[in-house]
Amino acid sequence: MARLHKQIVETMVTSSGLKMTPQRRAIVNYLQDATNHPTADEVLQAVNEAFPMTSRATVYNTLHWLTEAGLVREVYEGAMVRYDPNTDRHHHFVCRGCGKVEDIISTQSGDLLSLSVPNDYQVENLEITFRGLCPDCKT
Amino acid sequence: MARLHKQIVETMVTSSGLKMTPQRRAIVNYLQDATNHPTADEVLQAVNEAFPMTSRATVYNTLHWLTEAGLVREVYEGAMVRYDPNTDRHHHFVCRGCGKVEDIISTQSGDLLSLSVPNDYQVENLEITFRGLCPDCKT
DNA sequence: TTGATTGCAAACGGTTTGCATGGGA
DNA sequence: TCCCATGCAAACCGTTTGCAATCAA
Repeated sequence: MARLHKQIVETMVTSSGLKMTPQRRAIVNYLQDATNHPTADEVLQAVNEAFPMTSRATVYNTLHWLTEAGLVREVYEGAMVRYDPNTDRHHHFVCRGCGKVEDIISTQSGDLLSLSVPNDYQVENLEITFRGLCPDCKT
Repeated sequence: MARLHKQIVETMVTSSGLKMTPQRRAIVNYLQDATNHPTADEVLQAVNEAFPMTSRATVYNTLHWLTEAGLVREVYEGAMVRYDPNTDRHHHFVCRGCGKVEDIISTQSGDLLSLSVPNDYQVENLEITFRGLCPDCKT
């Protein structure tokens, strides 16, 4: 289990000589419960409701830092970056109807897959993107 | 086997009431032998060497049409669209050293994987992105 | 001939950057 | 106090769009 958590961030931030600001707190707060793989802009919107007047630059700064620190994962979907607070090995389903991105829990499949890659390649991780229609859009 | 081929494009274009222009020919020509998953801009550069004065808009137009026609596949890599003339089920390895995108031939894996997805989701296809270091960058 | 296609340049949308101001530690 | 972080606005970069000129069929 590796899900973004407020306390972890607080300690990691301060222990690396950085500062914990209200803006960062608000961003982490929102992100830790987010299940919708928000874009930077969605984070900005949401945070500005909870904590008005957070700038775009700050949101990007924080997201970059969180990514760097391995507390959040970037998901590239259709030439747009989304942020996922769940850094466990898991996969994504992208609905071509509504565009929603949902988590697919990884079964044992993972390790099995490395077999397809020539062994002079050093595979560090893999992501599977399923595409199709979600239950709501299927009808 | 479903690899972009000049002749196929010619017939598909004309049979759908479109026109075959020198620019389109040049783009298809370049793409059909490309193994590097070029970006739109790389296509533009390359085509302008072979056939000077092709505009950005034309490249995008053609790439969109080719994608729509299923003759080419868009690969989303790091918030940037790349184009792949190979539309067969296959996967990609992205090197974190040099950024190169290489093809990984799909083994039997495909159908097996759908199992991880709840069956009220209608999976139409899946892509696997392996990340790590290629032989050259591994040292 | 004529409608699809092109080239151009401006617009667009997400992301990045520079810099002066502000605020944690 | 001292830097780190913030807000702002302009810059950036890939992509899209509008439009008049052009050219394949």
